Amino acid sequence: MARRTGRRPGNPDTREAILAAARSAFAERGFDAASIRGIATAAGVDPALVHHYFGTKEDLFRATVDIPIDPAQLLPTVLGAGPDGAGERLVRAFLGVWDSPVGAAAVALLRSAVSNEWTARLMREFLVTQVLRRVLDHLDLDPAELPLRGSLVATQVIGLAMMRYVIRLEPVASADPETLVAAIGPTVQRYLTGDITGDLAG
Amino acid sequence: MARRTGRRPGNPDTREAILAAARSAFAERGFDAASIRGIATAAGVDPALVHHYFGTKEDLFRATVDIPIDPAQLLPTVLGAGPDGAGERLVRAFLGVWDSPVGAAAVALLRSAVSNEWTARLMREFLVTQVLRRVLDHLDLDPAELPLRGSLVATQVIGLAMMRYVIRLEPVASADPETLVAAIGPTVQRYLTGDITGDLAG
DNA sequence: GTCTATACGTGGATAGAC
DNA sequence: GTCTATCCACGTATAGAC
Repeated sequence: MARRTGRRPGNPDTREAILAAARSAFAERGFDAASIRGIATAAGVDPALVHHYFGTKEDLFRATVDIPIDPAQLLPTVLGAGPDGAGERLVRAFLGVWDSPVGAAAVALLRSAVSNEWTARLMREFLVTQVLRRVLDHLDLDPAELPLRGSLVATQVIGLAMMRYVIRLEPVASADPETLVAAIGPTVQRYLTGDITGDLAG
Repeated sequence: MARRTGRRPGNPDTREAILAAARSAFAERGFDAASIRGIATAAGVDPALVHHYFGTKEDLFRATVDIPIDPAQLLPTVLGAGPDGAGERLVRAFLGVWDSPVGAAAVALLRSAVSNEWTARLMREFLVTQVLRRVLDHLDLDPAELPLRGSLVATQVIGLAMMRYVIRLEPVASADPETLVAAIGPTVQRYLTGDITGDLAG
C-alpha cells in the first residue's frame, strides 16, 4: 500500500469540470459576481487549480465564452431559402442556440456585458462582425441602411434574450419556441428587408 | 473670528449631492459594481455620511430608483388618441423618459437587474404592474393574450434600452429619437393590437 | 499535479471623536 | 452634522510545501 487513500492524482477531466462550473457560474451571475472560489467549489476542486489551468479570471472567462459555435454554420439554414421568411428562421436559429447547453455561454456574455466595458465590447464585436454583418451581406439591400437594420435586429433579439433568460419575464421566459418565432419573426423580417422609415401603417 | 476656515458645517444640499452621485454611479456601473466609497468621493463627502443619510447600500439604491415619475401621467399621451399609432407614441414616450436626466434611474435599474435577483424582481414588478398592465388595460383585447402581448412589448422596449444605453451599439445608440420611433413603433403596435400568431406574412 | 497559507486589495458597515 | 479610525468579510492571485 504505497499510496494513501487521498484523492487520485492527475484526474484527467478536472479541466472540463472547472470549465463546466465556470460556464454556469458566469451565465447565472455574470463576470463580476461569479467568483473563482465559487466555481472551484462547484467543480469540487481547489481554487488554486483554477488559476493553474486557466490563468486569470479574465482568461477563464474567455475560455468559457469561446464556444465551438460557428455562426457561419447557421447561415445556410437562415438564408438558404431566400429572403422570405428569413426573420422567422433567424429567430428560430437563435432560440435553438440559446436554449441549448452552449447557450449558457451566450447568456454569460450577455450578463457580463452589462457590468464590464470590455465584455460589452466583446459582445458588440461579436454581434456586428460575426452575426449581423454576415446575415445582412447576403441580402440585397441599400448599403446605407445596413447598420441601422442590423442594430434594430439586435434590439429585438437581445431584448428577447434579456426577457427570456435574464429577467425571466413570463410568459416569454417559458413560452414555446414556435410561439416566439411566430410573434417575433415578422418583426425581424421587417427590420431586415421591410420599410423602416415609417411609411408602413399599422 | 470664532469660526475656523474649514468646510462649512450643515451643508444643506449634501443629501442631494449624494443622491445625484449615486444615480450616475448606479446607472454607469450597476448595483454591485458601484461602491459607497466611490459615490461618496464623487459627491465630495465622506463615505460615512452616505450611511448616515441613507442607511444601507440597498436603501440608497431604492432611494435612487424611486424617481418622481408616475407612469400614469404618460398614459393619456400614449393612449389618448386611440389605439392607432399607440406603438409609435409609446416608443416616443419611453425615449423621452430614458433620454432625460431621470432616465439614469431607469438605466440603473436595468443594469442592476442583470446581476441582482432582487433588482430583477423589482424591475419585473415595475414593468408588469406599472407599465404593461396599465397600457394593455386601456385597449380592448382578448384577455388571454394580454400577458404575451405585454412581454413581447417588453422584449422590444428593453432590447432598445439595452442597445442604446448599456451596450451602446451604433447607430441605435446615437440615433435621432424619431428615427427609432418610425422604425420600432410599428413593431410595438403589432405586439399591442396586431396579429401575433404568425398569419401575418412579410 | 494538488493543496495550504497568505499577501494584498476592496468594500460595507459601525463606533465614537469633534 | 461631519469625519477618523477601524472591524470584518470576501475575492484575486501567488508562493511554496507535499
